[in-house]
Amino acid sequence: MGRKPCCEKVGLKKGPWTAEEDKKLVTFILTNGHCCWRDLPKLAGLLRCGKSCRLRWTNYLRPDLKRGLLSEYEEQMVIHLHAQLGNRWAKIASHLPGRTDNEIKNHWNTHIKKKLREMGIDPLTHSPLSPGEEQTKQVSKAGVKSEEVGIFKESTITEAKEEDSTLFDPVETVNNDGFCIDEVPLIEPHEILDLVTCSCTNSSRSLEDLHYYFPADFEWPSDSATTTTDTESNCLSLWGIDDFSTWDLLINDDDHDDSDRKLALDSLSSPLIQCPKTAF
DNA sequence: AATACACTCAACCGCTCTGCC
DNA sequence: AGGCAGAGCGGTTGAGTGTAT
Repeated sequence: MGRKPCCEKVGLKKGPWTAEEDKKLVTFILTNGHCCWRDLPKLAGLLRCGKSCRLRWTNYLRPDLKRGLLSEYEEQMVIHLHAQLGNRWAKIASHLPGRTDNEIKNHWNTHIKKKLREMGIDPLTHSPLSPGEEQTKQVSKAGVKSEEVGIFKESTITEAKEEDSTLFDPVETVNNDGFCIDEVPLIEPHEILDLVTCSCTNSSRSLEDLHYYFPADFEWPSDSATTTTDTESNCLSLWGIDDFSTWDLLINDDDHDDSDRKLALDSLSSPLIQCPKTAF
């Protein structure tokens, strides 16, 4: 007989999502949450299976997702965590706020794997490639050294640990530098922001609902350097994504010093999202 | 400019896990 | 304990895009 399909597939749409479908899904989830993925498509008026909706939401539409390539630091984290956890992408993703398992898996397969091989490291075992394999490896055009891609030399190939508390904590590590971009919700695209803004202005939304959109441990910045307050519209503005990309570069680039960082801080301007202050 | 090839990543498939009855 | 349903996960695919010839 075989397994019963996860949903009735007849008449269901497959393939790339349209903007209209995205809007329907986001609107529905922001309004109702996602109690049951199986029933969601019908309720939201989508001709998709629940699984497809869940994937689209978690991998692309979730407001707390980061965009763009993984930073050098995030790449280091992935390599380190992969050495400990193996291909447990969801586990690895849980250590990188705003990144999805799918995104990390793709990045691993398309970038990191290649990079490691070019450095003579077996991406599967994280140990040096055997002499035979070494001969076939390509020399990196960029002349990348293992130190430069952040290989954790102390890493050993161990069985996946059950307790994540033993793993190296990304947030704690970054906090040593006094700044962590992972704490900041970067929300994109603007269509989603509009919907969030609409939801915020809807009087039926509660503070508890708003917490849904941001990491549980996210703390709203309080000083004027991290937020701007628009008294006219009574809105709280957060930094834009470009501001943080700039910061990320400055922090990871030895060519920049503290004065450059201060300059960048002073130039922060573009608001990423705006929510009514009264909502908080 | 046209074509072939390489690369990326969103999305799908099928399996496993988890919780409920 | 066993069966079932729903959710989650990891492997894989293929369309779209970029680059080389």
